[in-house]
Amino acid sequence: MDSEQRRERIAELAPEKLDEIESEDEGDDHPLPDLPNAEDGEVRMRVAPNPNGPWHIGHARMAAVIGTYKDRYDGEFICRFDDTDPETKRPDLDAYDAILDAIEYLGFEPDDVVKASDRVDVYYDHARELIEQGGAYTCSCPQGEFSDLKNSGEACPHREKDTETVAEEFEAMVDGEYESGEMVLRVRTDITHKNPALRDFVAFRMIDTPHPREEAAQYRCWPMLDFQSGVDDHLLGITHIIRGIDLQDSAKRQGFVYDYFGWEYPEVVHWGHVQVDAYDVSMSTSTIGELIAEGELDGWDDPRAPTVASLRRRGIRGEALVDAMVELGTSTSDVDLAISSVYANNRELIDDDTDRAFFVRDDEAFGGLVERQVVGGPDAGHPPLHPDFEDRGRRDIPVDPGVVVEGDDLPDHGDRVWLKGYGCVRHTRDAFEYVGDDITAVREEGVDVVHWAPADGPELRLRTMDGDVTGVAEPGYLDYEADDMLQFERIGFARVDRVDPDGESVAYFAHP
RNA sequence: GCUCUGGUGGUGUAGUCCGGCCAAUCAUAUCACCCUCUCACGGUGAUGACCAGGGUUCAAAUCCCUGCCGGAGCACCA
Repeated sequence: MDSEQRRERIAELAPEKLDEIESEDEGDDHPLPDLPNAEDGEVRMRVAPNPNGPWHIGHARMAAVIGTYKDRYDGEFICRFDDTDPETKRPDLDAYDAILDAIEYLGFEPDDVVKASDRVDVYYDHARELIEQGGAYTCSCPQGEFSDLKNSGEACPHREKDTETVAEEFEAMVDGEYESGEMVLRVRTDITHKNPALRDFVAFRMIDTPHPREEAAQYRCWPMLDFQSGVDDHLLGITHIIRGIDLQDSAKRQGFVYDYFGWEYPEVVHWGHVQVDAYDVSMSTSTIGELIAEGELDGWDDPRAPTVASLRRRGIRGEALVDAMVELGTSTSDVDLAISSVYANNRELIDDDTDRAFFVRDDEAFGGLVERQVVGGPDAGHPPLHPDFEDRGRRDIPVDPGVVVEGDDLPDHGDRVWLKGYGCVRHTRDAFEYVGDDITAVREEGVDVVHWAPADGPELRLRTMDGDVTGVAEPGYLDYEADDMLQFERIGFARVDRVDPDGESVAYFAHP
């Protein structure tokens, strides 16, 4: 009885058990834990990036996990740009689209895209309502003074202002009548709350710098994350929130606002930070941005940058990254993502479809480039495009006007080496003398098999995380197009980036 | 300092709520062998973990206590 038959049989005998059994089965192949109180078709989540730069790998975790939950629960997710800080974490106008591209690359599509900077009036309205209820007050304490009072659990004098005054002063904030730092609107929580992080927090502050988006450039009074995000999560119908542990107290702060409005707080899961091994560069948008500005990195997709764009340019599929991220789960402890697991996923995805090719590196690390004439053999070698799929055909690599190999692969004088896909040659003083194509030389006599290229093959630059390597590729490289993947035999997988028959072509190294 | 919150092999994860089927799952990693005209793929095998100490119990990764170590918040950043 196969599983289908078994299913039918159960449906006949005990239809009420079928659901139960199936839900158990399902539980087994979900790498992510169940969401609390989640029902199919009624889950709505959001990814809420600040568009102050393109995404690094850590950001991809949010989209990966939320997108996976969306598929699993047949739910929805929206992308909400929390771009309410025109100054300290100033939005980058290019990042909005870059982030949406990254989400698409990961294989997901938001059901809706909103920008907080389009919704400032909505936040004002809710602030007015909050003030009306006595849930907020305007405060002109200097930051440090308030901090001291708060830490000792004491209210500041502004806390007892009457509602009318607060309302007036808030309108003055909205109208931009204060300078940056002069006035804020605080939410009245519990000034003696045992957790100092929850005591009267700022909901709105003044910012002199205009927002980079033209549509929002007129605002000077901006909401803080705790207010904006809290209000939006409710208004946008979010049922489940996933975010970093740094925002753990945020949920509690927002809880006060929700209580004033009589709203129910969404389910929330907090997870730890992700680090990715294999990178020297700190994974923060601002650090990467600085390195680019200083010229240390070529751009957001430099192979050394720990960004989504970089992985993409290296030919790593979004799916490989998503799977690795999902396997990390949602635990509250910090996790290290081993990049090797992303590579393993990607290899699995692309190996069968990826053609093989030769690339001979001209680098001291591999003994430099050595050129030799081949005498006495066929005109060309014909290795298969893929060893497991002979029917895809063979490559045609001429040995004229000579071949290049990596110095480390050059045998001693008088010794033999097997030019892969061509045959066995003996290294004489200044040439490779063809010996034959009897494979027993390799199988039984220990002759090494090496990759090679015609001396006049296309120049290729391979960009890797450890820097660039130039060298010579086999002529067939010129037949590929940008975005094609190749496996350089004995080197690893790479993405074709630029094909230039007359100058230098470029490929990006993906992984071994 | 105050307040949260965690600790399963190199990495991640399952198991922890409801103690026994856990001498601990799966993946990745590493090593070895096999396969091989690639250092890829595939096959076989091996390596490797319950933070520590007490307690409860016939039985503890799981419950309790203490300790140790880590992460986060206490911003007019998100």
